[in-house]
Amino acid sequence: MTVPTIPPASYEELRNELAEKHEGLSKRLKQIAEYALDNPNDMALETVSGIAERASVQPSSLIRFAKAFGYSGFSEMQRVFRSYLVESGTNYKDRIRSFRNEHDQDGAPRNIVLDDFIDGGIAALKNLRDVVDPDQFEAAIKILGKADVIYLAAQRRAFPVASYLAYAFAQLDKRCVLVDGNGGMFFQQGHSIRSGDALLAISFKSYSPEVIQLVKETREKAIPVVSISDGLLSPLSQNSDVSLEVEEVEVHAFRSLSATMTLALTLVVALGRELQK
Amino acid sequence: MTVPTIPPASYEELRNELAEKHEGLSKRLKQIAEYALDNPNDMALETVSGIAERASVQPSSLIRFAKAFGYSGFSEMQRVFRSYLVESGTNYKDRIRSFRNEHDQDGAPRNIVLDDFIDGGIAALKNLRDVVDPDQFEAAIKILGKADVIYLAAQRRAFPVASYLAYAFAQLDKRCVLVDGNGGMFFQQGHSIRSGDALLAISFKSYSPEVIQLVKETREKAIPVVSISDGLLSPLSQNSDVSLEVEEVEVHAFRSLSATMTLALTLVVALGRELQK
DNA sequence: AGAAAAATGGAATAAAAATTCCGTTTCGAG
DNA sequence: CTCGAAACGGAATTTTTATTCCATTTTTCT
Repeated sequence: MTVPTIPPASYEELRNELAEKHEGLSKRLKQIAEYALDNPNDMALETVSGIAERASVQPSSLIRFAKAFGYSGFSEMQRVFRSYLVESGTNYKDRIRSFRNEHDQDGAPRNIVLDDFIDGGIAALKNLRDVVDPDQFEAAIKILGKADVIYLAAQRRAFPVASYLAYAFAQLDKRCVLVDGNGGMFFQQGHSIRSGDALLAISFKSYSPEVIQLVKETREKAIPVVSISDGLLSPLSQNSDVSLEVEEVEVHAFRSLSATMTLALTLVVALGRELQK
Repeated sequence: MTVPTIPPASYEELRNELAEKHEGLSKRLKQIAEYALDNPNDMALETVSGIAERASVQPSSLIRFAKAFGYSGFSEMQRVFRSYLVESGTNYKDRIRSFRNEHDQDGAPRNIVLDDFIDGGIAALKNLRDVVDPDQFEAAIKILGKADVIYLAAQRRAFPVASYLAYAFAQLDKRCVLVDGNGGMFFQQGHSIRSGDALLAISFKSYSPEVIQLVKETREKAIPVVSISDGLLSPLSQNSDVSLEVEEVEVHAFRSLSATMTLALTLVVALGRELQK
C-alpha cells in the first residue's frame, strides 16, 4: 500500500480514481472498489460494518481501502460519497453554492450582487419545476376558471404578484377584484366576495394576518380558496382548498420574486386556455 | 407529548405529518419541524449534534422530536429522511420524465406551459447578466442614493415592479412615493416631485403615455430621472439621465417579469449598501 | 398569583461506530 | 522450498454519536 496522493474531493474524481487504480489493487481492495462503484448509495449511507457485511469483507479492509486512496479514514471517504447524494438530489440550495463558485472564478469586475440574484433566480426557477404539484395546479385552474369573479388578496412583498395577476386577468377578460387594502378597506373589499366567486390569496412568511384572516373567513362561507405560499407549514396552505408551493431563495437578506411571478404567469396562461373552451 | 401513533415510513408521509401536527407542537418542536422541512438534506446526513447546532436547538430536543412522531429515537427517523435522499437520487431524472409523459398523454399541456416559462425566465435572467451596463447601474445607484425622496412611476404591466420597489425602499428606510395614479391623480402625485428628489420610471412597450409625459416634465425641472425599460429605442431611455435595459422573453404571448424583478431587487440591495456609507 | 404540568437545556451515560493492533495467512522472489 | 513482505481477519480499543436523566424554566390552569 503506497502512493499517498491527495484524496479525491468529489465523487467524479473518486470514481475515476477507483477505475484507474483498480488494476493495481490487491484482491480484497479490488473487491471493495467494485462494490463501491456498484453501490455508491451504500457507501454513502451505511455503516462500516454494514458495508463490510454486504460486500463480504472485513471492516478493517474498508479502512485500509479508504487509506489506500489517501483519506485519513473511512469516514472521510464516505463524505465524498455523500456529497454525490445531495448533489444529485432535488435540493437546490447547494446548487446555488456551486453556481456561485463557478462564477466567482472569472475575475471580471462584474456586478457581484446582480450575479448572485441571477443565480438565485435561476435556481428558484429550476426548483419551481420540481415542487409544483400538477394535480394541485390543475385543481387551481378549475376553481379559477369556474369563478364568476376572482378576488386577489396579498400584502407587502406578495402584493406585486397580485397586482400583476389583476392586470393579466383583465387582459383575459376575466373579472377580478384586487383586495389591496386601499383606504384601509381591506376587509370591506374582501367581504364583498360571494358564492360563485373564488379567492386567490398570496402570502409568504411572515404571513400577513389580514390575508390569513380573509382566507379563513372566506372558507367558512364555503367559497373556494386557492393560495400561493411557501411550503406546507404556511397557514395559507392549511386553510385553502388548493395550494401552490413556491420557494424563493434569499440572497443578501432579500427574497426575489422570480419564481412566484413565473408561477403566476403560468397560472394566467393556463387559465386563458381553460376559458377558451 | 402524547399521541404515540405509528411513525411515518416514507418521506412523503413524514412531510405531511410534519405539516399537519405542526400547529399542536411546542415552541422548540415547531422550530425543528420547520428546519426539517427546509433542510431535509441535513436531517438525512448530519449528526444529531450537527443538526442541533444549525437549527439552534439542543440535541435532546431532536430526540424528543423524533419520539413525538412515534419513532424510537432520532436514528429511526433519520432513516426516513435518508430513504428520500436515495429515491430522489436514483429515480430523480426518470421520475420527471415519466411525469411529463403521463401528462402529455392525457392531453394536459400544463407542465409544458410551466416548463416554457421556466426556460424563458432562465433565458431572460442569463440575458440580464449581459445587457446590464455596470456604469449605468452605478450611476443609477448614485442618483437614487442622493435623492431625498424617490418617486416611482409605472403603469400596467410595469406597475408590480414599482410596487415591489416601494415595499423594498421602505424596508431600507428610504423615503419614496409610489405614483400609482390612484383616484386618477397620477399627475397630481407626480408633480409634487421637487429639486433634490429623483424619479425612477418603469415602462415597457407599448409605453404608458402618462409615464412618458411625467418623465419629460420631470426632466424639464432638472430633476434626475432613472428609467428601467426595454431597449434604447424606448422613449423612456431617451429622456432619462440613466437608463437600465431589460429584455423579457415573450412566451405564449405573455411576458414574464423575472428579469425586471431581479434587476429591481439588485437595485435595492446595491442602494442599501450605498446608503450605509 | 400560585400550584401543577409541560417543556427545555445541558451534563452524564449508554450505544454504536470507526479505527487500531497484532497474530495468521497468502503471495512472490530467490 | 524457504524467507520476507504484504495482505488479511478479527478481536480490542478508541472515538464518535445517540440517548437518557434530572434540575431549571416556562406555560397552563385555577
